[in-house]
Amino acid sequence: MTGFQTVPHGAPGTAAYRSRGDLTHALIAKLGAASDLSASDQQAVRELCVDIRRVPAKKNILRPDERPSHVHVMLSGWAARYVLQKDGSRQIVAFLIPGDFCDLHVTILGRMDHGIVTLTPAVVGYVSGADMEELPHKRPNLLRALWRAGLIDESILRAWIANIGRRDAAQGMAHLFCELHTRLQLVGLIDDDSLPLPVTQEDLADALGITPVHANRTLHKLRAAGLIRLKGGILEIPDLPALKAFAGFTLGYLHQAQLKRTWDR
Amino acid sequence: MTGFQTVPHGAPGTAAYRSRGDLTHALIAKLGAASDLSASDQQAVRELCVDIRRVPAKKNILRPDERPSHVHVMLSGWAARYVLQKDGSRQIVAFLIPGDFCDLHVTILGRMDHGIVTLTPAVVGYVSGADMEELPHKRPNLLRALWRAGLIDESILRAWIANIGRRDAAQGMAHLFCELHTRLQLVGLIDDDSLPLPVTQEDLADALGITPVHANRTLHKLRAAGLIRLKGGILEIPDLPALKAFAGFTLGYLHQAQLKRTWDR
DNA sequence: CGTTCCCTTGACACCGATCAACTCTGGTGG
DNA sequence: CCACCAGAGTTGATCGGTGTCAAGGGAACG
Repeated sequence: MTGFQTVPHGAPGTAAYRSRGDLTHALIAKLGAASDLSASDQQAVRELCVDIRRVPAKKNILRPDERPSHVHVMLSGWAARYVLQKDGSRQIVAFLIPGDFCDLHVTILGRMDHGIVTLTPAVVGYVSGADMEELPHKRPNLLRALWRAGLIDESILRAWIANIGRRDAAQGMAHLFCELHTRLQLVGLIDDDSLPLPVTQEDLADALGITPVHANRTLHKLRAAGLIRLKGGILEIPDLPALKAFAGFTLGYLHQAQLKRTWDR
Repeated sequence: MTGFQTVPHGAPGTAAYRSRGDLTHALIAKLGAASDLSASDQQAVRELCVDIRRVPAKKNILRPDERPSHVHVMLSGWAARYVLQKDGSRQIVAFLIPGDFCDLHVTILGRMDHGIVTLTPAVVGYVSGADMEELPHKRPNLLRALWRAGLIDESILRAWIANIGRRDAAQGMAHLFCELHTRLQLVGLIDDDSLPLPVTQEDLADALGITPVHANRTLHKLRAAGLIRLKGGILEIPDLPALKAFAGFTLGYLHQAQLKRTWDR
């Protein structure tokens, strides 16, 4: 926690972090995906963060067993939720992208039973636990939206299990790419058939329950099959329907029947 | 749903189903595990079920894509939460035991993204969606307890992923047994180092992401190692600490720091 | 310009899948 | 009481996907 750089509220340097409103863009898009949020609800979301900090890549945002005093939300950058085994092996159980909460559960359970580590430089919002506790009473719409977001995360976990348990490495990797594509699209971070993939092959391996060596070979196999192109951290999907068919991907589990674009371009 | 036998409120035949109070025993033990429930809270839980039905073994309680009109809760028997792939393979993502909710999420998400099937004959409680919606407002204690139960289920999902992704079949199976032992103990269904295991080897295989043949061999391996004994659907654990050590099991993820026995014997 | 990640590639071993046959058990009906 | 049957468990032989170990290459960074 110490050493994280606090972001001045006004305006950091790069265009990507232009203003505080920009930073909550993904969060509002995600929460508003199911039901519309009133302007005042949206404003409440924007004012949620008592603090905003930059975190370098490969730093723990939350360690296993920690008892956080705040709720953390990803505002930019990627992170991974991981479980550490006693033998030192790591299993990534979720990728976190802007708009995702790190520890929505912690107001109830108190203690982290896993860790969260940044994969890229990130900007993290801090929400006070007290605000989080009372928000639902003041804004029932937001209670539903937050609950809904948590339940979709749970649904993603179930799909993740099926991914590891019942698909081979190539299908599993393809499925993961389809999921990331859909989620990034939902929060308005991409709008075509390519996506940023700022993770190492070791991260991919830990997410799929395979070894880094095999992740490399699987990646090559998908490339050779013409299902993906990957260079410079950008993943291109030449034929999205083909990739989805290969992976057995359906978006039912993401519960986006009512998906609509709450952002404008 | 049709064809399920409604249980008369008074008193079915067997000792196990003696009264309606008995049936909610596990549920109340589970919800009260973290924070005490007042007598009136407990009474509210008991009166939650508008209907109680018996379901034979191997019947779907909820099918994928279904839009249930009620919330379902296990009162006796075992069930499995499963994801079906397009190629027909099945991945079990959770075992449900008495006290577990089948579809707590459905008031928010509406549609099932997976199925639930009984593994044994079971008794299922039906809670009206409307009651479920308004319960939190009337009984904040119960809101917390229900939310907590859901979050622990989510935590179990993460451990399940690590189980499949980063443990070999024998360790994974051992870990599953440790989890089931702990959960059954929590709801007061066992009190020594043996537990009922009313599932087929195929069920075990689908839970661990392996084949039935390999599940069989893994079971034999654990038996040969002296870690378990299994006969007649009863699993005996001669040396629980040894099994936990072998599996790498810790109960942190079940969030039972405050575990206390709410039942009496 | 050297260090440090990260990616890549090869050879080989092993865990678990697949296919197939057989046994055991409990239930059903003659 | 016995014959039959279906579902579950058991076992062997063989195959393939992944893991493991090891070495080298390439790009970013101080």
